[in-house]
Amino acid sequence: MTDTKTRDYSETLNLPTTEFPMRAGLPKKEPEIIAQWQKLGLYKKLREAGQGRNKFVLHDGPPYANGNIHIGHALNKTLKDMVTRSMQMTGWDSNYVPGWDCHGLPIEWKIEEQYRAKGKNKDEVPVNEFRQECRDFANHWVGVQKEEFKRLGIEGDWDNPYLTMRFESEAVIANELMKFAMSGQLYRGSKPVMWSVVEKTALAEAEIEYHDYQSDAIWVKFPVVEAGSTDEAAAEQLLDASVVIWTTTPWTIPGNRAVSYSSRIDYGLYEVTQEGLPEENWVQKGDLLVLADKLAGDVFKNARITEFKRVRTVSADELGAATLAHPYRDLELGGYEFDVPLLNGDHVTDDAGTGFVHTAPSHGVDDFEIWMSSSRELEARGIDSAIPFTVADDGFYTKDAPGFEGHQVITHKGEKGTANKANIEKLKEAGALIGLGRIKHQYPHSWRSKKPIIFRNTPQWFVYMDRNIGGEGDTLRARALNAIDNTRFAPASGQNRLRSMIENRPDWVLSRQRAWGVPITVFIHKDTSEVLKNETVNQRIFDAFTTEGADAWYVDGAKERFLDGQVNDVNDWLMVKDILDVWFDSGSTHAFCLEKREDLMPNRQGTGGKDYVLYLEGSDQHRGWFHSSLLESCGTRGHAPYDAVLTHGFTMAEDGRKMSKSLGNQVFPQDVIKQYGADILRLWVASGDYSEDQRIGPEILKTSVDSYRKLRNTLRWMLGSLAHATGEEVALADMPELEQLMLHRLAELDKLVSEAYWDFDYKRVFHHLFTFMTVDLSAFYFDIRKDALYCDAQSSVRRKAALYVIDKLFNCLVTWMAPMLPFTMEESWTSRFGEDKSVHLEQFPKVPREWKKPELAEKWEKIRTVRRVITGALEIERREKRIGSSLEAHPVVYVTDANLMAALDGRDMADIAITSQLTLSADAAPEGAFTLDDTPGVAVVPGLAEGTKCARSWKILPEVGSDKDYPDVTLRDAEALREWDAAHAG
RNA sequence: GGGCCGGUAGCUCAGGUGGUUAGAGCGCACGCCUGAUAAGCGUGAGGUCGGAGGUUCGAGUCCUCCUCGGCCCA
Repeated sequence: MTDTKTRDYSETLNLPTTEFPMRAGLPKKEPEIIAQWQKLGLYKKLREAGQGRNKFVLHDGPPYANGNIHIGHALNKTLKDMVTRSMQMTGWDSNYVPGWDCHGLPIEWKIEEQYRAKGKNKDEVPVNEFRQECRDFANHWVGVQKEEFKRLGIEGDWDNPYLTMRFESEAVIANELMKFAMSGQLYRGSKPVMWSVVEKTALAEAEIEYHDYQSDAIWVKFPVVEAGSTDEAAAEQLLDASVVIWTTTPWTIPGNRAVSYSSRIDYGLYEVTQEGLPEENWVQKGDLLVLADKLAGDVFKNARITEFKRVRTVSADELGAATLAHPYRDLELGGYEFDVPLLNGDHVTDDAGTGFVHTAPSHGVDDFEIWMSSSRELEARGIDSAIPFTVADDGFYTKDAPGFEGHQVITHKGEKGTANKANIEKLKEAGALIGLGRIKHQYPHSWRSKKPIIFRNTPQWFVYMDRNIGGEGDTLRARALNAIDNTRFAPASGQNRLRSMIENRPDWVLSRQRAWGVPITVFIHKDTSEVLKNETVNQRIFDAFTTEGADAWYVDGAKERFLDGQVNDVNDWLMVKDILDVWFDSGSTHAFCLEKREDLMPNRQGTGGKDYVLYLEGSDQHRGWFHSSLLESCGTRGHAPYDAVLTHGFTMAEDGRKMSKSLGNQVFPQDVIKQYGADILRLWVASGDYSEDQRIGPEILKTSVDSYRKLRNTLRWMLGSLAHATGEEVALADMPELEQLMLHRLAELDKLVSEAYWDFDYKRVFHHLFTFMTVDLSAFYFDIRKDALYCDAQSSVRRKAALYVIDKLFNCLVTWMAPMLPFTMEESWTSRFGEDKSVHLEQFPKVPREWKKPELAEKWEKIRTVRRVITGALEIERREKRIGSSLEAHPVVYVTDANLMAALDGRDMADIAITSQLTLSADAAPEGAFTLDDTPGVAVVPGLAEGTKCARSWKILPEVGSDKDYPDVTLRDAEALREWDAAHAG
């Protein structure tokens, strides 16, 4: 110890040391961690660990197997992963089995597209060959998406996912359908459905998009042929008049069976008074028209009539009693001689048109409903309530539209056919047309072909919403509504949303006229249309599907195979060739996934058990999967398939608008992963409010990156410090208050974290933990304790206590954050405990009750208040260049608030303020002392620390130089060196 | 067009039952440190709480209307 000045003390310090890199390199590191998990057999180990626990089943809503994943998928799967990981870590057996939706139109469409490119015709390809191509296509994308999901760090049974197209699945789906058939809930009906002529299929509402479309608008006269008024003169007058309708679908005129009006609208009888109208004008002087008062002016203007008068009011009663003729009645086309009644309907408004709505029950939902609900009245009036089939599946008129054979509404290319034109001509010929125009409006289009659809009456398979299943009042609707009441919704508004949909929805249409799906495995009698109900047949179908898939339905001889010996004459029965709506497939996932896997099969809380089933999807699924699953399960099992429904919003671009290719504001998960890593994307998910729409973009991701860096560095420092930990226990009572305070904070966070995880409120977890790490740890606790950790002697209790606490902090924080940032937390964990360990096999730590010390926290809140005044005062000194490091200062702190002073009593305030020296005084502060407005009773007079700077701890103390062995350090450092030197002697 | 949800600092979020000068973290600016160093610490500037009315002694919080965005329908 002769030349102390040259000694490098840093080797005698316990500086942080760790292999855990400051820069994460996530894009490269994460795949290595995935490989590590693979090697460890993490999924299997998780299942073993979960044995015997209650099950928390997050049942995966299957994404559709076409195309790469987008940001919405990433959000969805990440949230699911946070759910399963956090539930597994809070004592549940949380097994995640991913699934895919494989059947359906979009895939079929892709294959057809490929056919068209090759000049191949789908109708010439054997159906099972076509189905195989669809199957291959779906398989390809399942593989692609699987890898993309795994790359996001989603933990689950990737080796055994469920697919709606697996043979076992197809068998169960058909079986579920047959349950509906057997219980009498399935019926064959006829309804106007949205029909795509291009794809020759009925479409569900979810398959419809609205786009601008130019339609032909026509104003048409329906002559009054019967007037039921009690006033004879008035009736006589009305018989000379016509009711005028307006429609944007002239092609539906042959299907017209009624005209609707509303009793809430005022109508008048109008007479054209204009002289000298050219002969070819469609309206002539003396014409009598019935119109809504509000719209009469517009109608005449359109008909180029400037002079007209309102003759009188026409009452709703008068309208209801009147009968009209079809405009084609006198054309002798054959088939238009029927009476056209006037029906009172709520769907009629006087916002546009004429106040009368042309009603073709085979071409519109409102039309259909008013027609059907009026059937009794129609009968009484001697009107046939049968609904005609006027348009065939190829868009051509049928014989039910006499005079229009050969005309097509929409061509197979999705363009307008000649139907409108033909009708307009016929209307002119009949003298019924009084106006013509074009209108651009939102019109339904097919989501695949983007071509306009039509409403068309077709035979379809339905499930009753309102027919009794068991006893009186036990309808599917009632069951579903009851099930909704017994389900937990987050956010709660989802409950109302789903309920109002169930309350209002019509019967469930199950049939699709397509090839790629599970067939409606039903036989109907060729004469009576009766549905065959035969358990043996059903079992044969189920068995065949289980081993061969649903293709078995399409093999030659299938009918005989299934019916043989079970019916008198096989030829009396027809095989239904429609397929099931894919919503029925995915609505059955609970049947072929949850109930068919022993490791999932839940004994649910909702049905008396202890397991819990959660469905988690985007809010659009209120009308999708939540909805179809509920109906399917209620129809076959009487209750919902889930205990809770959790929904997330949609992901918008940075400006809050929808992402779109044309705006160039799209964010792709693949890009984020490549540039920053999956944990950055997951941090974005964890920090935002997913219950509403979220935003993502370059600036927002930068925020995530910054947060990540801060978080990672804080963990890194802990790991570095813990390199010196020996695992020695320190009793709570032996710890300095500062350590006890940190444990108290952990106890507080423990409560918050477990509550927030149960609420699926990840942003609450993240923000609290992040703020804790930043404010309480990095800027406060760690900053203060660096001195003790680095410089104290090995034997120092203060140092040991700090290490003990950091160990607890590390364990808590890393496990708490593991569900959110699985890669980084795993990296931290294995960096400490070795690669044969995994944080994901841990449980959230049990935090001892004794750690909670609210009085202590209250006291330290005061201490920190005083500390803020001190740091504020030092900042002035720094600005004035009187000090640099706070260790150069010796503030005198005047505390006249006795309450505050009491809190400071016994604390080493120099340590806490990170100054070399500090003097506390209860005296009044001298003039000019530093104060903060919001902290009365505290004033600080800064000063310089007196003495010599310690060469080891850099503190400035008068005592430096007083140790004879180590004259250039403080006494504390001298002790530490003595210990160190002794330990390293020889 | 209808139903529902939402709009708090540049970004992400807090702000029970209405009550003093609206908070936090990040980012930004400036400074300090150089033994967490492409790190750490401190200080500071940023908000007419989407807009307009209304109820109230008092509204980010309640009511109405408008506007923008989203989901679902038509």
